[in-house]
Amino acid sequence: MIRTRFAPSPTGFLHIGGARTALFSWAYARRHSGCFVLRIEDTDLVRSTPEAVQAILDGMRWLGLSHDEGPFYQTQRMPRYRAVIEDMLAAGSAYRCYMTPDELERLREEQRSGGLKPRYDGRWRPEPGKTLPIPPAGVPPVVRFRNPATGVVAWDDLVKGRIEIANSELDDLVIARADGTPTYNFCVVVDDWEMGITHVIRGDDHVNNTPRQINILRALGAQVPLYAHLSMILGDDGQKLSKRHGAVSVMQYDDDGYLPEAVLNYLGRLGWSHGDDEIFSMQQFCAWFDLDHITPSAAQFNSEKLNWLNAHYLKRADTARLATLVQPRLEARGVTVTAAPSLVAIVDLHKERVATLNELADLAQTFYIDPRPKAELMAKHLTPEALPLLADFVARLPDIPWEVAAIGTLIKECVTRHGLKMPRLAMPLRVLLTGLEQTPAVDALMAVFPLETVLRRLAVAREATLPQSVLR
RNA sequence: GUCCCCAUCGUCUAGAGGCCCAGGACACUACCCUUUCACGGUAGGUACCGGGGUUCGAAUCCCCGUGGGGACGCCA
Repeated sequence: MIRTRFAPSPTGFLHIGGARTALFSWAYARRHSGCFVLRIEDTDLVRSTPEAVQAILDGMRWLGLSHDEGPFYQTQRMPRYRAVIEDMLAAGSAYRCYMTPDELERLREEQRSGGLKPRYDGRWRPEPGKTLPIPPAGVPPVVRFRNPATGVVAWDDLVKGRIEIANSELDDLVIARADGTPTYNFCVVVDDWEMGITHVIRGDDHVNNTPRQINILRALGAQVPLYAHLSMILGDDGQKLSKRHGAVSVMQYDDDGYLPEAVLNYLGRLGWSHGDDEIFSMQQFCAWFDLDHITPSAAQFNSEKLNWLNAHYLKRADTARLATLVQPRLEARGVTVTAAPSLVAIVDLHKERVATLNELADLAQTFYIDPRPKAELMAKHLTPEALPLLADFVARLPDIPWEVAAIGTLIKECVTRHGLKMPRLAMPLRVLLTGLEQTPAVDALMAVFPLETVLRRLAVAREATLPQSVLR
């Protein structure tokens, strides 16, 4: 049985790169009817926060990436880690090191200035025939893993292919801090082992940890899982993603009006491909997803393509659902959504024209708050020629059935009677009703409003006669 | 500095020696549709980092260079 895991550290929100890692791990488990485990790596007591844990859980839920097991918290598994460390100490695969952080820093400084790779020099590492220093009083020791000194560690990365690292490149890493708490590389190993993880799908930045983890796994006599290292996601500008690049948090995309299915689809296609397929549901994604088609190179995030996908999903989304998503956005702006112009009808009229829910809210807003058309737009469209036509139209409005077809017919009749072209009437109507020059078809637009709202908004035209006459 | 990874249109990518003087998508341009603007439809331009090999034949394999990235923590 295939078992994958997503193991974020709760030091911040769920960012877009983490979300993709989670998506791939989740999909891989789904694809193979396996198990997807969520594990919170909170061993850094200083930087981990409950708020961050919540933020990650919220992000996962918004995306719909549900886990089958967990969430497990590493802080709750401390006794287990300590027991394994004791075993390793007893077995000789780990040892106590009394070097202080200051001493270490000095050593690293020397090495760096000498052009060497900074690393622990093994002064407390037991060797046959070697006399160890006397442990200094008052220095709490750390525990280090006794890494093999020779040979190479190699694994066939499921994304990058075979990777080999010489053990001589690896130093003896700390697995327990001076205060006794275990460190990341150690907890990961124990957890992946005991949780039976078969496929470790994670970010590129862990490639360098992998040989160390494999060595510990071997020292423990554990089965080594398969690894798949995903390349990083770069910002829109090709730079590494950071707070400066705007929407790095997944929830930011929610705030910005993106649908989770669009973000998921976008992320699924970023660094992975299934031929020329661009648009796919999560169901299809789970059926298709494999590790063979993951690109080993870094990918640049492209907001425009995300916008395109979001527009696509908006077009197809259920109108009632979109209305429930738009309503809180309007209320957050202080717009009272009333029954009269139906939000569902408004959304239905506009969902094919926007890229985000926020744009939809922008447009919907004008239906609840009377616009104040700009003077230049009034002057441009409420021409002396258009005004009598408009007046004629308005006068007849109360006499027709209030529906799209009837309104459309009336528009055509009036235009024809005055010997003018359609836009002569359509444009003034748009401007007066919404303050905008670009709107859906005016007949459909008008039908969404109650008649009295239409009459009220069109009445503004009378004021336009004043500046118009002044101009002449 | 040392080690590791990466390299096809502006961007995401297809491509696992001949199907490729390189295909799709976003973006861009033009045209069509049209009650404006979108949507939609049609058409178009733009790419195999450089140099050596291997081979009858290389975007695909190998080497070197160059450029990018990652790591070198008692962070994860």
